[in-house]
Amino acid sequence: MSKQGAEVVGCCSPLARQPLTAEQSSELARVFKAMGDPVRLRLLSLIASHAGGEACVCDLTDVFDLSGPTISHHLKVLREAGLISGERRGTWVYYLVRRELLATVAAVLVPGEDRAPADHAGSPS
Amino acid sequence: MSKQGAEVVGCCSPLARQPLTAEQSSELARVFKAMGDPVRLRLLSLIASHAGGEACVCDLTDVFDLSGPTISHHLKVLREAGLISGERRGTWVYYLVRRELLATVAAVLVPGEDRAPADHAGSPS
DNA sequence: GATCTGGTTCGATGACTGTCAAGATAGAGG
DNA sequence: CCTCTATCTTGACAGTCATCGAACCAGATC
Repeated sequence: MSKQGAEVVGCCSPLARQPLTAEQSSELARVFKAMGDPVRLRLLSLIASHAGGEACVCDLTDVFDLSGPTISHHLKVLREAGLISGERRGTWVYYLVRRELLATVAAVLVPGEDRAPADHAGSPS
Repeated sequence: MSKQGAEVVGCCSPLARQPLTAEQSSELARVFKAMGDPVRLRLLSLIASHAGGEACVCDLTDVFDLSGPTISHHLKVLREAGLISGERRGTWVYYLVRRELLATVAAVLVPGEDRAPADHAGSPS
């Protein structure tokens, strides 16, 4: 409940502005790969849209036709990508979505104006 | 040079608003999975940031330490995800980024208020 | 401590994916 | 038609991934 994989927040400017370096694309790809699975994407949306902005694993497991270990595995992937963070409270473990990473990723996709805390470390070539 | 896989444009509301259905997450995951590879992400950024908004394969191949077939494969994946579209002009094939899909995807990630240039097809579902 | 319940880790397995070499296809120019 | 260049397709192989059952850990409650 501690490992925070990629730290991509504020990593790069929008795709259309300038090409990504090999390193930037590797970091970003890790995040996209984590989101590149239907189950994980749905988990993400379930957590994000859950009351209070957080959900316990027990809320998530029932939604799918998958075993507990599998759900746990997907949550771990999301966690290591930095997309969610988990916290144990008593018997249950609660997960919440790390919004700032989503915002950063979104800012990379579109020629962001407002929202983007995008690029320091902008390598002005 | 015609297959346009996913048509996700205007498919769903932001993650934090309401959970994705199984079908929505499958469609979206296809797009994210396509972006979940460093090479493809870099290809995407190279095309997007190239002069004129398009790039021919010959411009892309030299950047990587990969064989032609491999680049071609990655371009196909991006194409089938709907992220790029290609057009043959004489001897060369030019690719360009389908911006509206990027905008849609970005709109799913953040609680779109101001942002959303996700023009037509607003799916108020 | 014993036990129950909620979650995670481990190990195995079948499916998918990135990569390349070799062959095929499409225009251009002889 | 033949050849040359740019690109794509095919087939094969190694590595990665999603999934499960079994075993394990953490609190709570007896």
